[in-house]
Amino acid sequence: MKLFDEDHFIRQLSIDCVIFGYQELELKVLVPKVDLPHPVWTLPGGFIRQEESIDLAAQRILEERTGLTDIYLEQYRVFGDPSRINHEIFEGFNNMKKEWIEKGILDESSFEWLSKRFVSIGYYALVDINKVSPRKGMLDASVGWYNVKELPKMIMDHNEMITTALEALRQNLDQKLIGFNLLPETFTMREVQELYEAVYDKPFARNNFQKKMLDLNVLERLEKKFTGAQNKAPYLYRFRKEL
Amino acid sequence: MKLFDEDHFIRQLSIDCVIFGYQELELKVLVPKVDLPHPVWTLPGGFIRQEESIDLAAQRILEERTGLTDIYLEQYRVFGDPSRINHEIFEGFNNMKKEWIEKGILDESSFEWLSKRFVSIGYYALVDINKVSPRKGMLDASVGWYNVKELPKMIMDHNEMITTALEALRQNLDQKLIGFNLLPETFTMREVQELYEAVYDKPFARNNFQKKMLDLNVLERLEKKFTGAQNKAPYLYRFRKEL
DNA sequence: ACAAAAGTGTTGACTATACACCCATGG
DNA sequence: CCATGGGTGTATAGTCAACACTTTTGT
Repeated sequence: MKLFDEDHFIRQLSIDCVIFGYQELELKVLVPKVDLPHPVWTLPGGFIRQEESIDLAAQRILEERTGLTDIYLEQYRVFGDPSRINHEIFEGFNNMKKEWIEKGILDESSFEWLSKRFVSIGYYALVDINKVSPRKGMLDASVGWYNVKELPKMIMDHNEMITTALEALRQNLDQKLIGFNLLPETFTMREVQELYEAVYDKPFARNNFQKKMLDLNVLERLEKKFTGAQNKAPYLYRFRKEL
Repeated sequence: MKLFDEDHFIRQLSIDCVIFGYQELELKVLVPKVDLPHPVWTLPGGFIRQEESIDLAAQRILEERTGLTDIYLEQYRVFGDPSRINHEIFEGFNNMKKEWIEKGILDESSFEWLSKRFVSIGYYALVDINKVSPRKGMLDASVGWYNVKELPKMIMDHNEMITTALEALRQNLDQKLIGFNLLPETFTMREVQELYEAVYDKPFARNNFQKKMLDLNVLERLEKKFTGAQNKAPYLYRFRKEL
């Protein structure tokens, strides 16, 4: 089974996705683990088909790992240091080579393909963890969600890639919110605020936050949401369709 | 003479530089022209050596075309549509093939190399035109500075690449000014303002502009500049070394 | 009546922008 | 002393964060 070859993919160019998830007030990142057999953590990544746009390639990679389609992705930076050859991984590959080839996961030429120096285009997405069914990539032993503040030591520059992605995410989050599929169809103002607090890792003043969000003119106020709690019922909102 | 091969360069990945120049109150872009033999206009571009970082590759390409070193460059976006195969250019190449091979400018394998679909990393720089001695690339018939508002129709998506670069340049120009080598060692406030007006293509209020610039705390006021004009002599400024 | 949390209002600091004024320079 | 352009000051509107207050809900 010939997995990678330049008839179908672009050589030495990869896409790595920082998939941010939001659940239980925490901002998390989807991180697969590969056993070589010692564990190494990487970003979900992939290659670009010859006839495929880089944006669609990123979409495809995201779908392969999350099952989600039509997710808003943003290209945020290219990482192109010549030291981006994964010695650590590749030495591990050699350990696993026999097993993987026997299992038909990889072939000889794939090893050659993977041994090169790679330029990687960084993309990030923000998803609602509850809607995701994480799937392992070919080589992955497992996939997990990690709090962005408690990440494992990852291969190469992948930790830096996440840091940079988070900085990019924080810029103009207001404009991106609508595109991201991370809030339910309807939601309360508090839920939006908690999301912001997870992303920026700092508290916001409740009243000022409300004013700011409403001034953006993208929210539509619906009926109240009665939870049974002994307090004033919050309004539900949704993003306005027409604009 | 084998110019491109994957032992030395990464295949299907290129860098294109939008070199903004500033002269006589106008924002201009350095645009080479290739004769195929009919004229086509492109961005100055090049490829990435196997052992070279993408940032250094961009620096090298910039130096090849301008003779300038140590110029601040910024990676602003990757262009990766699969339609980025330059049919127009490549058909032209076929016209010129015989001549170029005879002249030793290109060889057979270079044509094959150039015929692929390319993903291109966009960089931009801002330079002082007076310090630049534009140089032609191998294939170029000439190189010229074009007012950013009066650009020729360029190949592929190169016009869009310039538009996007200009948008990126306009974001936080304040922070970038120091890095850009486009102002002389010392300059007047008016000169800075004229530069801003060229970049943003709109006028700024003189007094408010001065206040804003001084509040940035990056300028050092020097002696006055006596021009012989019958008006108050403006102060000279320079960027503060220590910070 | 009360606690909890939602919604609204008010203030003061800061920023941006428009307008006004004064100053230096050389003819 | 005057035209020209440079430097500075002030008033006003708009923005943003902190504080205070009122309202709704179910027990």
